[in-house]
Amino acid sequence: MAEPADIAQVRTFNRFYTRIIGLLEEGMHQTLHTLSEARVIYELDKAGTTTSAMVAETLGMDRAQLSRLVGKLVSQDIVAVLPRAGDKRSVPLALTREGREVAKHFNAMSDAKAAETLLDPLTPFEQRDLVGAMRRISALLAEPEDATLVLRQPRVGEIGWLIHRQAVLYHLEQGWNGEFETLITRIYADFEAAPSAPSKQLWVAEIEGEVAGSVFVLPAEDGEEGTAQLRMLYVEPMFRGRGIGARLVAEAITFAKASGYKRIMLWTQDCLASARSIYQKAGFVLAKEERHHSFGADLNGQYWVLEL
Amino acid sequence: MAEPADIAQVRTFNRFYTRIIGLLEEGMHQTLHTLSEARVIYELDKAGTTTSAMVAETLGMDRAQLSRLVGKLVSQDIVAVLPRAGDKRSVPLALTREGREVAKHFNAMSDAKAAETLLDPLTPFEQRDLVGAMRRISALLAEPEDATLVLRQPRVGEIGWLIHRQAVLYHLEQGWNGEFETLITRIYADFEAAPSAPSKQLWVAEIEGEVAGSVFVLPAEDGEEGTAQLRMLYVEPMFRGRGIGARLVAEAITFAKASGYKRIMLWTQDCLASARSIYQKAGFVLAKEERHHSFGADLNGQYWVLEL
DNA sequence: AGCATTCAGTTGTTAAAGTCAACTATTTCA
DNA sequence: TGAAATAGTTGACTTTAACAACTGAATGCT
Repeated sequence: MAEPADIAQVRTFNRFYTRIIGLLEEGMHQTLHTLSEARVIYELDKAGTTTSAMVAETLGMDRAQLSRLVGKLVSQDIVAVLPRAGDKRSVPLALTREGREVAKHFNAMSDAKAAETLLDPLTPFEQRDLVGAMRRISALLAEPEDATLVLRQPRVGEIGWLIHRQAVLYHLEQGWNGEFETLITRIYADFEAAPSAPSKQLWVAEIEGEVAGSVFVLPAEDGEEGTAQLRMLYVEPMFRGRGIGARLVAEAITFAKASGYKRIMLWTQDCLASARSIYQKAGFVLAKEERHHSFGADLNGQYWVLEL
Repeated sequence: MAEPADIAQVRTFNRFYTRIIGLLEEGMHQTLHTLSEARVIYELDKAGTTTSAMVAETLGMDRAQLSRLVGKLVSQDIVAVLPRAGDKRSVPLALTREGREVAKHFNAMSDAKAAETLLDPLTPFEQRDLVGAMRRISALLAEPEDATLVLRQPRVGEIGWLIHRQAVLYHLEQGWNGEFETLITRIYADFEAAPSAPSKQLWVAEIEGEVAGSVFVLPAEDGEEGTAQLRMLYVEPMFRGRGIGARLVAEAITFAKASGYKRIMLWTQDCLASARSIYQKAGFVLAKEERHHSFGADLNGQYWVLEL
């Protein structure tokens, strides 16, 4: 079981946020509809056409209660019962034109309430923080859905973010100490300082607005002319198993080829198994191994090379 | 009003978390008490002795309803009505011994439920992420309470975190571009690389487990012998106005003196008004000003010095 | 093909929670 | 000192929640 301190923090947050949600809901009492009605209307508006069972599922509502509620909304001409199609047990539901008007009104009210209660009192920096934290919680707790992956240039703040994430991750997963963070801080600083020719490039993999991974390519420090080095391949644990690492490596290889490099090399540790398998699949060949003691651990450093 | 995209994200999160809370509450149906009863019992357990009004306030509950609920709990010998003291309108409430047993039982159940539903499915790294995000949301939205400030050495990951935070903050507040992040990445890398004598030190200010600010001292790059440089003074916007900056600077000055430095200097930009006032109050004197174009902005760089 | 099982939805019943207004006893504050 | 605010109670009523029982349709299994 998880750490007691973490559990306590989670429960404190749950109580806190229960209250926040309660406060937001208080603002909706001026309307003609009840809260559950509003929720159902919102769901129908979002889904277009659904069934009662679907709404009950997503809202965590009792089917019996929902049945009566829908009946009420139908009698108010807000929800229309469509002719049964396909599975004749279920009844497709949709909003009427009037229902869509009501939904629009609700949304406007909810937006205003959420904005004035939660966002407006904060500075833009804090707003960004808040939204970021919410997105993170959703990403951690929700079922992963296949969202689109984008590879792009880093935005302001993301170098620091990558240093932070990797330092913490390898600290927890591999037990590496602050030396590792010191090293990668220097590596990123050197990347930024490197001249723009011969070519270098850093990619950030983004999923749903979150940084999902990263890698960069630059001329190898002490290699022969025409050797590129792949460095700092990183995939967020949350987003692993979706081929992000492979995508990043493929993009880097393509770039290295297009930039006229003759080969591409990289340094890694053999304890990083998933990274190694990505390199192998991309065609890299193990060139050299070297034991060393770094980051507070005994490691087996590996040099991999791919002739382009 | 806030950004529509942010509002949408906040509302999505609210719906999502409403569902999460609902799921957690479902687990409590096996007990003899209802959910509201459990909540009231929890509050009384936490507070020791309170009044009905306080509980109603923190739980966002109707006073009428609470009155009846308390009556029920009293008749079940779970809550005791203490003799009125002081303000005779209000009635002090407390749990009986039996009530405390019930509370203990509830807490154990809630802990287990929260752990298995939210934390246990995650890796330790993700758990840390989740708890961090929750703490952040609470800190942003809750009323700031005076929590204790701790100055300590940085932990693994915090160098990257500081780079990230400052890069984003000054990007949003001052419009500085990626050049700034590049610069401070190097500055932190250089701090780590600097030899341990003459003395250097980095402090992180921590409030409630959150990084609230930071600063470091190291030998001045190009100064005369005996000159220390104060760098990267930073206070989280969320925690501003609590004297954290002054505490950090004071600590740094004390350290510089104790380490035998003769003077301490720093470089800053005049657009950073709150930092400047901290330096002035600490006794720093403006030594030189210099216009320059950096980070995509026209700046007025200032050198401040304090003779120790 | 036949039969048990599962699923979507409805209806009935009962308990709990939420809303509102009116009322008493104190306390506060101008 | 007197009006206004506060803490708590009580009554009346609505809405939500939780279960069980039931119908009709689809699914699975042998």
